[in-house]
Amino acid sequence: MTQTPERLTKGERTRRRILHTALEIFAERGYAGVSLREVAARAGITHAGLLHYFTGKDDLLLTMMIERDRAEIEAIRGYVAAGTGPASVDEVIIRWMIRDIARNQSRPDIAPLFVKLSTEATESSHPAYDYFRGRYTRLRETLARGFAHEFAAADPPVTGRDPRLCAQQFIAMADGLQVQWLLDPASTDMVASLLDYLHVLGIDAQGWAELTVPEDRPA
Amino acid sequence: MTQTPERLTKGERTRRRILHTALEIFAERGYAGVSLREVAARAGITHAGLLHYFTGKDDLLLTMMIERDRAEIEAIRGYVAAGTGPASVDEVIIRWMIRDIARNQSRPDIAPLFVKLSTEATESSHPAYDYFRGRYTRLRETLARGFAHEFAAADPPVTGRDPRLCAQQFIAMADGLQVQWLLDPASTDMVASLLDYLHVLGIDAQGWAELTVPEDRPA
DNA sequence: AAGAGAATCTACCACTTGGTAGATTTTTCG
DNA sequence: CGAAAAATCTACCAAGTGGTAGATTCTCTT
Repeated sequence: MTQTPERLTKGERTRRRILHTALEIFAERGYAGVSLREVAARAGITHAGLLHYFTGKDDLLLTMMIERDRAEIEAIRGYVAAGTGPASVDEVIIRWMIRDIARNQSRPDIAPLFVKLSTEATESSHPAYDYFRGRYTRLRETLARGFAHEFAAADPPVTGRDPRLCAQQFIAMADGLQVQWLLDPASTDMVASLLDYLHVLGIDAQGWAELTVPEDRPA
Repeated sequence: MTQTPERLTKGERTRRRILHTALEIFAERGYAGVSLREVAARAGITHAGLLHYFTGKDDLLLTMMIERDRAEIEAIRGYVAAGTGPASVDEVIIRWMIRDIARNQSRPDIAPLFVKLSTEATESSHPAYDYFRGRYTRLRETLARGFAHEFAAADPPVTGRDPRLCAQQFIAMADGLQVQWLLDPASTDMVASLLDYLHVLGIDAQGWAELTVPEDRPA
């Protein structure tokens, strides 16, 4: 099933299973509302067993986030590489986010993860506080470059708009839509809303949500 | 200190103090991460004492939310009444939200309350799940009427935009900005972002964030 | 096959949680 | 004032929490 052959040590397999389970449960019910025993149980292990791999609950959360980041970056790189001709992450980042959200909307998997945790991590004592500050800063910067690119590439090129402001608004809208969608899926078409926003900005984003891209191999 | 004379029964005073404290703490750290003993302690009471007023933690949360809603509606009504000439809630709702966010940005009070709790309440087993579904539905409807009004009143009237879609986007953006702002206040000017969004839509919202309005009496 | 090391478990800890029972103090009001 | 009613407390409960110690079982490599 997995691409990695069975030649992983048992410990490593368990470790990954735990991380995957943690992702799932944290996405469902946040961090504070989840117990280690619960994660452990769903991973088919004892909570003491889990703590053999992670020094504590905080460690589990942070490791999971960082691992998840790594996978995300890898996926984007793959998406870039799969495109026609040379391109940079900045040039595809907006398309990629739209596509990602489209995918999550049809298969609500880890979609809620980031919204839920980032909101919770808003308190400076939260273990993921620093992580999320960094993540949002990076995301804003990347997306700002993405908007700068799209503005320049638009058919009538867009002038007079601040890419950084747009990046912030776009991220905010994506997060906020997620909440409304989770509460009441019928009320919200996240992709349509975001595409409409891009349209207002003067960016033609028709078809950006298409999922049929060669690199759609199992990962 | 309070406008209500001391002729409140002691119980009623305590009850209100508990609700106020709960608001504060839930805004700080969400629902799951807060214990009744903590709320009680900050309200200067025992947790058993608190449970004399509310049947349980859920009841405390819901009662608090509903009470808070009541106060909000009252405040908007006051804002409408303070305006020049007859007006409706629909006609001022967007101004009011901008103004409300501006106020919260300078005095971060209960600002995080709704974002934090609504995200948490996203799970259907959460006690406030139904409440938030209803709240967002109502908010979207009111705001959609607000946008319809603004579009018609704009100097070149705005055509071709769906007020409901804009309402959804606006709410989403407001929520999402809140998260970014809480994580890193320097990174985000919530009011500027929202005004910019309105500007893109063709609505001139200069000065909507002004706080100097006659009805700014203590409430 | 066997021994070393990794993986996992059982059993415990001290502490916190939401909630209850009932005694006791405080308010309220005739 | 004084008694009824309301408010509040102490003391408890069972269940759950994150985390630790140490025994035991399993895996892997030689």
